[in-house]
Parts: sequence; structure tokens; C-alpha cells
Amino acid sequence: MVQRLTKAEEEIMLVLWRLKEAIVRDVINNLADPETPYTTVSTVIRILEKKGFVGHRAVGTTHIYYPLLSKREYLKNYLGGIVKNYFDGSSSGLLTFFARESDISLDQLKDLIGDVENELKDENNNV
Amino acid sequence: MVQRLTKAEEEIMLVLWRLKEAIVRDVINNLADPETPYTTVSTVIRILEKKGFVGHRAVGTTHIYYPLLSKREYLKNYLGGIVKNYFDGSSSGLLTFFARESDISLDQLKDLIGDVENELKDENNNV
DNA sequence: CAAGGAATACTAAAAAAATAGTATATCTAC
DNA sequence: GTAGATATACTATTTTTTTAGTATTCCTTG
Repeated sequence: MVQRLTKAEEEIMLVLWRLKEAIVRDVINNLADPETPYTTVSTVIRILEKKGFVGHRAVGTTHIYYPLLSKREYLKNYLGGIVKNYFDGSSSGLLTFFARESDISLDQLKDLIGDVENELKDENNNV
Repeated sequence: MVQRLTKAEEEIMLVLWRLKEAIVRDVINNLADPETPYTTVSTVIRILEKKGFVGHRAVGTTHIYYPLLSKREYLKNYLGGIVKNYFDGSSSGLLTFFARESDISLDQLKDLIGDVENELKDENNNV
């Protein structure tokens, strides 16, 4: 099972997921604090690489980093853990909580279900 | 904004949320590993207390601990952070992802929406 | 080809988290 | 009231995370 990202790791992974691939400089430019020292970011990326979250290919002297674990896969695990720990493993438990606590309105919720319904149908037809 | 729980803290908070209140021994007995040394658990609880997640009242020499932050409140923040970071702040984004990736079926989803709808209506009538 | 710039590697150290031992206080049972 | 059990406080160590400085390599440009 994939381990959880730390705060610093998460921020960097979010950038990598967004950019698909990036050199350290790109990552820094996309952080909340672009003043973060180069070496700080570089270190965290190398830790991510050691943990298997990130890979790289070398182009000359620079490394182009990219996620080895997709955001989707990570999220699936992450949310799965939350469902397991906070909702007794009940997916519908999370959904109910979410519907009630989020700022989403009932109408939006209904519309959304329609969308989801359509998407799921499409997916089924494709298989 | 409430900070995120660490792994060890989370496991203990989940027990406290479940038991409503507990002494250290009760917490230990409800951990995945009930062999965890007393002092280890005690230390984490005292850290949780320092951070404001937990309070206690003394009865003789023992402390009865209880959550100061409800599971609901914590989850709201926690999921809110996930929505913000992973779904561009879009609640419906999480919902769609969740509906597609979880093992919940479309029919279950529809039933569930009905339930949520009813619950939301009830809540509105009460206000 | 030498100087400067840009990149990563190496190293390190502070801070936080996780784990746990020892000391001390207090209740209980005799 | 003393022995034993039980509880927390205090202290400490290891590991992980976070942050960042210095060294080195390599490309580029004049």
C-alpha cells in the first residue's frame, strides 16, 4: 500500500501532477513560495524519487522529473484510507458526510449525479 | 485552520472520537496494536492535548481524556483541504472522482442521493 | 579554452514525530 | 500504614521530515 505523502512532498507532487514533467526550477516557480531555496526543493524531490513516487530522465546535466504514481491512483488510496478510518469502510458514509457538509447545494448535487450517471454509462459502453 | 493529524495522533483520535472519553488504558486496548507501551500512547495524548485536540479532567490520579475537536469538524477541514489541493477547490470534482473510483454502484448512488435529499430537507425544516 | 551560470549531488543540521524507559504519586487491600 | 498495582510526568533516544549550505559538474558564450 502506498504510503501517505508528507506536507512538503504533497506540494511538490501536486506541481508534478499538474506539469506532467518538470525540472527543479519549474517546480519552484509553481510553489506557493517561489523563494524556497533550490536545494530544499531538490532534496525533497530526491526523497520522493527514493520512495518511488517520482522518476527522472537526464538530459545533459539536468534532470527532468515526472510522477511514477498518478494523482488518480494516489487519491484512490488516500480517500480509501479516509473511508476506512473515518467511515467504517462505508463509501456511502463519506458521500453523505460530504453532501451535508460541503457547500454544494441539493440541486447541484442532483445535476452532478446526472453527470456521473452519464459518465459511468459511457464507460460501460466502452468496455 | 486546524493542522493535520499525524499518523500516530490520528489513530488515537479515532479511538477517542469513538469512545467519547477514555483513560490511556482504554485507548491502548482499542489500538490496532494493544501491545503498544503505555508511555508511548500517553506521550502522544499529551502532545494532542498541547496542540488543543484533546482535553482531560482528573479523577483522583487518573486523567479522563476527551476530544476537544469533533470528528465532524476535523473531517470538514481535512476533506476541505483535499478538495482545495486536489480538485481545484471544486467539491463536485471530488464527488465525481469518488463516484467513479469507489466501489459504489450507480443504483446505490441514486438511493444514497435520495437519502441525502431527505436528510437535507429535514435539516432545513428544523431551522 | 576559460569564465560564468545553472544544474544536481553531497552533506548537514534543526525540528518534528514516534517510541519508550525511569521516577513519582496515589489509590486499594490487607 | 505498608505493599502492590496503576496512573501520569519527566526525560530521552531514534527516526523522519524539513530546510538549506557547499561542492562539483557541465553547458554556454565570448
